[in-house]
Amino acid sequence: MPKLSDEVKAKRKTKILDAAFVVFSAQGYTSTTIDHIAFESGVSKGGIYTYYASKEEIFLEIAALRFKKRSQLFSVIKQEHLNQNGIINYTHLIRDYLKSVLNSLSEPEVLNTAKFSFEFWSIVTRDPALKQLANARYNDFYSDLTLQIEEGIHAGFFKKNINLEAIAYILLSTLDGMMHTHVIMGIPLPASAIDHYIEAIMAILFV
Amino acid sequence: MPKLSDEVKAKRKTKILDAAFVVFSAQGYTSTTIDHIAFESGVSKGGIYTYYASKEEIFLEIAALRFKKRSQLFSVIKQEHLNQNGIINYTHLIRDYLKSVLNSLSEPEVLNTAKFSFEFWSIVTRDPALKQLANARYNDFYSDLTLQIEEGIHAGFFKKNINLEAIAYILLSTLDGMMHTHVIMGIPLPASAIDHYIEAIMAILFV
Amino acid sequence: MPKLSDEVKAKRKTKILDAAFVVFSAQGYTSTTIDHIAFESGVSKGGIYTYYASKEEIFLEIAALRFKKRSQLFSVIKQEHLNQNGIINYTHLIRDYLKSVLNSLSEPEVLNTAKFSFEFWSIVTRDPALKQLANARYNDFYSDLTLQIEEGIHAGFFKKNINLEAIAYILLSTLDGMMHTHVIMGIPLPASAIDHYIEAIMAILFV
Amino acid sequence: MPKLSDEVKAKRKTKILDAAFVVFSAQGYTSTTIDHIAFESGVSKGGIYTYYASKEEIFLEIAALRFKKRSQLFSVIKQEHLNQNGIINYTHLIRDYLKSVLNSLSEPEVLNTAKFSFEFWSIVTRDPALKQLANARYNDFYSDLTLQIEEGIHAGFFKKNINLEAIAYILLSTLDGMMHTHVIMGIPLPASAIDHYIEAIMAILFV
DNA sequence: AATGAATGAGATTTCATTCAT
DNA sequence: TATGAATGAAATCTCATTCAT
Repeated sequence: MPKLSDEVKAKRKTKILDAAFVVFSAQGYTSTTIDHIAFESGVSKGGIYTYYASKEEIFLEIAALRFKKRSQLFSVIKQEHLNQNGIINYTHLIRDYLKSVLNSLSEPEVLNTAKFSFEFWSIVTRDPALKQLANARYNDFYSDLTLQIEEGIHAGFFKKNINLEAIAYILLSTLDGMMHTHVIMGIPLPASAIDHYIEAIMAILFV
Repeated sequence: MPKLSDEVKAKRKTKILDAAFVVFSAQGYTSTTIDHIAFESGVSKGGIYTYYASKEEIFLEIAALRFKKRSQLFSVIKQEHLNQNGIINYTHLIRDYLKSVLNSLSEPEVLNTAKFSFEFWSIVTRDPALKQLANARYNDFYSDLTLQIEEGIHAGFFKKNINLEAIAYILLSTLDGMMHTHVIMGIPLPASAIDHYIEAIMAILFV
Repeated sequence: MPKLSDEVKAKRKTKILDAAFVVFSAQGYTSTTIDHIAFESGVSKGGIYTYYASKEEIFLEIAALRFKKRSQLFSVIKQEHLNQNGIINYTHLIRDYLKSVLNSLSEPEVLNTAKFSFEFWSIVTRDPALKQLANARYNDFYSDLTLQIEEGIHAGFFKKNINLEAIAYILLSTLDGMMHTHVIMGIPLPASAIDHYIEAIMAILFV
Repeated sequence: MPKLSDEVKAKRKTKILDAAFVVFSAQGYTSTTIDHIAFESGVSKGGIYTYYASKEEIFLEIAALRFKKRSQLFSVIKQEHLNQNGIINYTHLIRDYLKSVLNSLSEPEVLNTAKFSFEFWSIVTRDPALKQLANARYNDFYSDLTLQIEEGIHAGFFKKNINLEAIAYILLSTLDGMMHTHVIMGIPLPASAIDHYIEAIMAILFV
């Protein structure tokens, strides 16, 4: 076959990635074989290797994509707020972000993402080189959030003497914990818990 | 050979389990081989199969033990409170429990336990039968906590119109999240985050 | 597309063959992939199969070419002798042939040829059909040499009661051995060894 | 099974090595699979890996063994000469060595050894690290031979002004060449060639 | 009961060859 | 014809489990 256009190539890579994401989420990294990915994607085993050098590379590429998506979610919500009324209500912004994440947990796509992410960190934790890379990316997200909270303080939404590092840590880690309990441990998240949780987080920002 | 006494048997099982816990925590379930466990425990490879039917069984038995330990931690702290002054201050109880868990995160034993637990849930999440079992055990812990909070309400420590299910869910899941971020993602937990976090949790119980 | 002229076709075949020779010599038959040949020749992978049916066929075609070249070397030297003085001094002829072969061993082209040839025989030795073919070709060279020696005897250069078969065998096989030790085993051929060797060979022809 | 004695282990290793030698000789290194070795040896695939870390290690171990055997052949013949009459006739010694090697070429064991050796060098020639190792071993043999010739000179058997390096090089390389032509190229070695060859070699030592 | 050697299913990856464009 | 993407057979090596001693 003649040389494929970059666009077509990108499409194939996406096809493989999507299929891999599905099986990784469903069965986990270790239990997933290249055959599974090949079958799910409809691409032959050898074809997989035309686009990716190894199973690990596929896994890492998916992780990179998910990172980006999660980072973008915040910006997306912020943009929506801006579009609606020109100025940003940071209280609403944080609230909406938390709500959005927690309410979407039953969507299959989000569920899979969460499963994938927790497994990603499990694996990454054993590999110092990977860990450094992953942490660097996470820190970008982390510091972006810190920045937003800082803006919220300046704009007069949150109390002044707040420990930025602490609040960012709490916000992200407890949010992850809610997801973990629901998605991985499989314990259904009560609707009331979402509300109480959000109020507790907001309390830290105000009181 | 003569039949081994139950005591000797139990000791051997413990020896195997302890060794397995160490290597599972350090390398993860998949990367751990029976040879590793055999080497670490000093028991021969064949000998391990005299006591456990499979690698999975060992993993599950460790998980069961860790469950029990975590459940007991709450009782232990409660007992200490009782011993000190005959009656229980539920506010202090919860506070101490959270503090105890979060402050001990740098201890190797706790760190290993956390690593192990998160991996346990990752694996369990793929296997419906296991998941049911694991959830049943978790629910014991969960409802025990609910019970304590209820007692706290009756004793007048917490506000009346509290949603027990929600608060228990939040308490355990966010605590897990703090552990996950620190232990698995490897992002150091700031001391100030511990304080803010505890206050936020307590706020839910009071306000 | 329009039919390619035979000339263009031949050029392409040569291009592929030259490239293949380079990579076969450098890395060996097994380690050489069609991709290597494609890259080195600048012809696409599919294009190679337009001209050759298989990797093996390429290898064999190169071998055939090298055979011819080696056979021709003798004729070439003989022709030079003829051109110089009309008649042939067979003593000088043999001597020059041996010298020429051994002295050229450090030239990259010769070195590569030698590497290629020894690998060729290694492979051929496992395949009876190929072996027969290869031997037939080798025998042509062999009997040509025998003929030259016979001519040398008739012309009065060598002793009469010589065993033609034996001397041809010795001459070619020991020459190969010298090449093998130098090129394949990588043990440098001392200049003095060349002289001693040639004298020893000539001694067989005279004494 | 309980721990095997070193003796039993050595036997198993030998069993595997012998089988591997047979298949390597018959089909060549590349075409030989671990399955072939497993089948030929009667040891399971996994069992092979209990004793050897890789296919390459097996190949190298065989090579080491063959090296040793070839080196010893010279000593063995020398010892026989000593045993027969107390002193050594170096002329006979060299002659017997050459005869012994060339006459044994039709024995299957020797034939296989030769096939194996030539392939060994083919492979080794691509790997600098291996090559260094192999050459070091070969040089031991080489310098041992040089020593013997030197002794022969001192004992008055060979001419004084001989170039030791040259003669050793010629002797070994041409001998290899005779083997190569017969064993690998498959051209039968005429009996008369053996005699002529030996005389030519001896001539270098005398004249 | 304990040992550790033996087994063999299964996983990743390579690459000669085919074939759609 | 030429291209290079796609295919899938095959090869090496791992390791949970079995079993002879």
